[in-house]
Amino acid sequence: MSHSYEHPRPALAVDCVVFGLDENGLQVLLVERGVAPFKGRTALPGGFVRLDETLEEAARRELEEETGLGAKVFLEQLYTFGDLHRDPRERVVSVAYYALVKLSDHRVRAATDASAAAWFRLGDKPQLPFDHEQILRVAKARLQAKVRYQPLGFELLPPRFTLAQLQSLYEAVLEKPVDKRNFRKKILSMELLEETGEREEGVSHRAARLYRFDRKRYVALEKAGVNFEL
Amino acid sequence: MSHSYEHPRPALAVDCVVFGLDENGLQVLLVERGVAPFKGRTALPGGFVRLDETLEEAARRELEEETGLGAKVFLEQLYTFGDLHRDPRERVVSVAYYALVKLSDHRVRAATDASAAAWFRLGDKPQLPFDHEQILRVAKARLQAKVRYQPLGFELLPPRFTLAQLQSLYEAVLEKPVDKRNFRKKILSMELLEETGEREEGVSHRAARLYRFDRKRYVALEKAGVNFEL
DNA sequence: CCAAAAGTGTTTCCGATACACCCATGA
DNA sequence: TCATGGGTGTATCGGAAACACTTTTGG
Repeated sequence: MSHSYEHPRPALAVDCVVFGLDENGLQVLLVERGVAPFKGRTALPGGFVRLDETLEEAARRELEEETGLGAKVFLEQLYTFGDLHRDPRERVVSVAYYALVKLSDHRVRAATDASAAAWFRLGDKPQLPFDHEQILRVAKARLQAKVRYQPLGFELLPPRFTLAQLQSLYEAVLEKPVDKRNFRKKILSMELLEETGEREEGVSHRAARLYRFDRKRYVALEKAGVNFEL
Repeated sequence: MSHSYEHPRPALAVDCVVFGLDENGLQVLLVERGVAPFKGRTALPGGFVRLDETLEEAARRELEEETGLGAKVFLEQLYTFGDLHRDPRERVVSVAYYALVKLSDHRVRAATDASAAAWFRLGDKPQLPFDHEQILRVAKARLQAKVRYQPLGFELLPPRFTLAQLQSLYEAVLEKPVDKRNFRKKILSMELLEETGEREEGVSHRAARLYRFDRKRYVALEKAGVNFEL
């Protein structure tokens, strides 16, 4: 079926930069393209926006289809890329989103071939087609800026985590070491963490306390205009 | 002439939020719509994106056409709005930009009827159609956030300005008073201002020194990663 | 000489940073 | 008992904020 319009219009797509974290640091989720152009190449997940869905819905749908990621991941609009020749087929404008997920929940590496999605370390990924390198750069910059004044970090960790895990998350994102005592002081003083009373298990040394992110309190503090600068 | 595509696609537009400043505080530039829908209503300037122009080019073209604003105003992408029914005609996705201009250079109020553009105080404007109220809210929030860590203020002032003018600009944007001595200390310590040696003229009291924004130095400092937090 | 705005320093306070040792646990 | 990471407090520094009077100029 064909659709016609009085004036020509660009195609509209969404692309997603999904960040995750594990022991090896910050990772990004990429998929193998199943269709031309760049068929077989590794790229950001994304696709065209349908008429009956908002931009964010389109981004979530593509994530679900291409990577199996659930509907409740943290997702935020990043920037809209509209250079004339960013897509070799025709004029395509892409609204980019970035997402943060707990990598432990989403071990898609060696995924079902249906999805063909895999995690890559930032320093260790293939060259990306289209303008996806640029999109990824912008996303990383945004993540680094944002983590300073919003406790996004919690989106990247499992529901219960140790302070050491949280600290290495910050170190991975900011790409620099952080003082342990100062970090703990600061993060605990925000009163966003709730002690679960539980301990880490299966380690051959003193077991760390497990914390949980207090989302209710976060929402309350945010409304009150509190600053979460690291 | 008609254009057809295999899949239906949303129309793609740009909208601009143009901020300006004068003695009465922060103002926004609005136009009277010449076409349906909402013909005759006051709204943000904007229009559809053509195939042979980037998003920013489209925004500048619309600004030029509807308000006569030159090509060199400060313009930055704000956010992309894609709710399903934001336009009553059909699905339209709009990439919003915001601009800062020296209002003194652009006295378009009581403009040529060709443009029908006028400045409005933020507290004193008609209700806007589409989702333009939302766009304006987002733009204001962005401006307030941005002015804290980027000396955007200079875009809003004439080429030579007094420190008092600059201070009232900050006060207008942040909507709160600022201490004169601390402000001067801070802003001068950034070394972004160059004294012109000239004085204000025609005032019936001590004449203030005129300063100029040192753009070269700004670019250099920005590259070096310097912080401009107010 | 009066009105109006320009211009100018110091003190206080708080949060950021730097820094090193003891503790608990399992192997 | 040793190896491993968990957990803790204090002193210093620097920037933010609070604060009021003198100077200049034109009317």
